[in-house]
Amino acid sequence: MTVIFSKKCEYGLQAILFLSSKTRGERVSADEIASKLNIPKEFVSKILQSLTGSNIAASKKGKSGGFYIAKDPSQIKLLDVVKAIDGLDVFDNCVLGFPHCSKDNPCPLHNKWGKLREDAYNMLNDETIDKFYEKTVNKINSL
Amino acid sequence: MTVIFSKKCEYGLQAILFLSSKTRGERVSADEIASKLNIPKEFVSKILQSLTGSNIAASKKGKSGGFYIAKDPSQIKLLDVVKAIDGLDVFDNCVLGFPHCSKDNPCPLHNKWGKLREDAYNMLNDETIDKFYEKTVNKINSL
DNA sequence: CATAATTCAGATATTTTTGTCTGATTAAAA
DNA sequence: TTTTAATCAGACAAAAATATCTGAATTATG
Repeated sequence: MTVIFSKKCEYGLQAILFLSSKTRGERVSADEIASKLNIPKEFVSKILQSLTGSNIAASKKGKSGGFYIAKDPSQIKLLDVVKAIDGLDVFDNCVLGFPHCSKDNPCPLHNKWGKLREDAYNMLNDETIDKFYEKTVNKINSL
Repeated sequence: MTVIFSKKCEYGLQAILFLSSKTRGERVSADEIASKLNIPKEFVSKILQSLTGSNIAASKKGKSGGFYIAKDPSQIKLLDVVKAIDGLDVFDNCVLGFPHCSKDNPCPLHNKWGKLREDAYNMLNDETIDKFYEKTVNKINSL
């Protein structure tokens, strides 16, 4: 099986998009997030905890506490979330797993793959989560 | 960590490219492949064994046996190797891990990602391993 | 024919990723 | 002030991916 993002990252992106569909500052419990998205509660809770460290999510403890988006959705790029969870290794490491793959010592796929990878990077870097508001609401409602 | 291909697939692609740089039918032992590519011998051996089932690699037992390419390199697509090892899930599954993601019930990234994914698929589907002969030889020599 | 070098099958081991549990702390609300 | 509902920290568990081992079967070559 091959994968673009780890489960952690998939869940993190799902959760952040979900939170961004709420009104600013509204606290959502890990319980609600987990049951709406159908993902393990403790797991998504851990992920969001870690995202508070990157100033993407924020949280409030105690009764009627929960998670929320740390800043305006227009300030959060998809890439920020990916970077915080999975890091940028996919965009740096050789697609064939060769060590020291670089422009000067390229693997056979270096150039062809480089172009595709760059497109993916640019997309994640250009898109902020506010751009997905409507699509997110639609998707969440369909779950 | 995120990844495009599994280690298995990376090693499989490396090994197949390596074999394709040899003269047709030349048998190469798992030992040589492993030491040239710096990857675990038993592991690459297993992978190549599995690729004999897909008619991509072939093998000969016994002294001066080894592995070789099962057919002309111009007949082997990169995608064949990926398909045989990792399957095509990356190209089918939702990038955000949402279930039932489809044109009719798309996830927020469905369209943007779909385009990139399609490009990657087409590249792997268009490129046959003979096209990489020279680059492969260069890379192997640099290891 | 004996030996050496190989693939091959299947079991086992290790590491990483994914997921769960427990109890402590916090804070709103009854 | 007590209860209730939440995050949080850290340990633990399970599953998947990666890697290794052992011995059997095969086959070229001395």
